[in-house]
Amino acid sequence: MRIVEGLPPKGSYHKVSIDTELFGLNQKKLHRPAGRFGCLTICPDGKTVYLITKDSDIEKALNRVDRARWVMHNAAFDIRHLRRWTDIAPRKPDKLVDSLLIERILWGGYYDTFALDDLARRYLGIKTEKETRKAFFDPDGVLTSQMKSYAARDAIHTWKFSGSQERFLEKDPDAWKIWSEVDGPALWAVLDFKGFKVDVKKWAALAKKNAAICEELQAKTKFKLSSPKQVLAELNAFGKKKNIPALEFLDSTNAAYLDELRDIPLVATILAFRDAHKRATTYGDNVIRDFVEDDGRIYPSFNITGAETGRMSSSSPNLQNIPAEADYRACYIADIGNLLAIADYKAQEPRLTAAMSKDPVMIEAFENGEDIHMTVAREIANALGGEPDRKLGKAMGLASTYGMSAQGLAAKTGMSLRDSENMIREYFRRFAGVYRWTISQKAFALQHGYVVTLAGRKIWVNPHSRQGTTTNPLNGPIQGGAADQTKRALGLLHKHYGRKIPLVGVIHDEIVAEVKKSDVKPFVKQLEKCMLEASDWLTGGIVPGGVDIHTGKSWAAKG
DNA sequence: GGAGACGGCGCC
DNA sequence: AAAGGGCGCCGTCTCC
Repeated sequence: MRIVEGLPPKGSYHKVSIDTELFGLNQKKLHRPAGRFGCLTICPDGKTVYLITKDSDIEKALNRVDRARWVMHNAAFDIRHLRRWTDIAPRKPDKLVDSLLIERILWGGYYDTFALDDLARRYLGIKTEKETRKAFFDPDGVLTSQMKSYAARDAIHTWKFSGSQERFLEKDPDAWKIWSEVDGPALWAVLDFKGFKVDVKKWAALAKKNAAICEELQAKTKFKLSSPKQVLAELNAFGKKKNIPALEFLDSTNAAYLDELRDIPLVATILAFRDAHKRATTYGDNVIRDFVEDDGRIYPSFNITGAETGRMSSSSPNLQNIPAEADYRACYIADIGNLLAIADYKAQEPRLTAAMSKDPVMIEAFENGEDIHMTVAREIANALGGEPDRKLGKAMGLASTYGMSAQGLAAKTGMSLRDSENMIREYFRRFAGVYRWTISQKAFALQHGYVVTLAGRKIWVNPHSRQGTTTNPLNGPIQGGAADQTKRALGLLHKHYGRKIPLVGVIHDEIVAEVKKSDVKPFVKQLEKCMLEASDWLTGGIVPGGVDIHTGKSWAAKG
């Protein structure tokens, strides 16, 4: 390893790895541009590293290698931070490769660690020390020679293992397709997301209300209500004393079990506390304190591939699990003069079930514009009698593609086991194509050890586990295909709007934008176009896409 | 005092 | 025997 302090010399570079270090980043907000520039390392050959320590040299250094393929491990991090010092325009898929995202495309479900050090170990057989990284968290730190070699080492490793990744990519054209048409474009889109405006007062009031409930309930209780262990012990003891076997022999206190016992005041107290506690903590003042920035907005970190299936995830804060109640959604708002546009794919996963299985009954239902859950409910009611129940239809449809057992469906719906078995049998009789698809998926998974989405994303499954052979082969490609679709839509929208893309959030099948009132009409039209285009791109048009868009002052707006 | 496992629960 | 898939975050508890 040769470290050269200064710019890479002028010349023509084929591929460079790039890594950025910053001082004094907040552990909870690594994705936010903050802290003090540490260094930029650029490696063009796996041997030499050019080390830039002055932020005024960043732009010049990147310009020198502009025509090369850039490799970054977690490019979102580097680009977000480097953009403080120089504009980095979106690059073509072959001009920016994120070795982290590529690794997830290649090995999602097979490995579960994807850090730079993990790849160095897997591909290069090198075990690395991580202690030096901590020194960068010191806001007043100075760049020691040890820290320089640490940074340089990361750049070298990235350059080297990206070569190994390239060989896998050459053997697997679908993986490159996913990068170049789905994950790569989505990455650039997410990098340009705007913050989501929060009604801080409203949020704080909810937090306060729930904190008060917690305090009140805890005050009249002798044991710690927030301790599952103590709660279980108390319920067991109470059950023994009062001769209530359901409590005496309870072995879990989760809501699914306690719900049936909520007539007992003690149980009701526990459930009420849990509800308020969740809201007072996960959705409490801490969200404001830790994440609302000076402009009154939160900037969640959207992970392009958070899940094995290819789904995105969100953190710091997680925008994807905000309570769906209007009270909470109403705290997420548009600024004065703006409106939110809230778009979601209608029945995204069921449509993909239809597209993958090619079940003619299901496809026809979508072609006729039917409400699929109602269709399922009606088919079942026709066979088994009774009135069509949409909720039941939805549960049944989800259950079938999640590989739920009859016991599971019975528990979920409150049906008897026998009714539940009948219903599943009848469902698969009516949707025989779906049934055949479930069989073939399981066989494929057993044979290959993976399954694929319609777009070609590979999801490895564990052939030695129940989950890997029964449920993942069904759920994986549907959930993953849905993710492909949404991410593709983000990419298409970004292609149209570029850096000015007005998005503030994405929640699996839902895209939220904040738009000037005067721009709403054309924007909504464009959004719908991109989402439907992504849908056809994925399914080849076998099933019509469906998108719902409505606008309003807050996220609670109803269509 | 920090790390990690675990129970629990919010969302799609 | 069998209680659906995918996440992230909270508090508690244990371990080092």
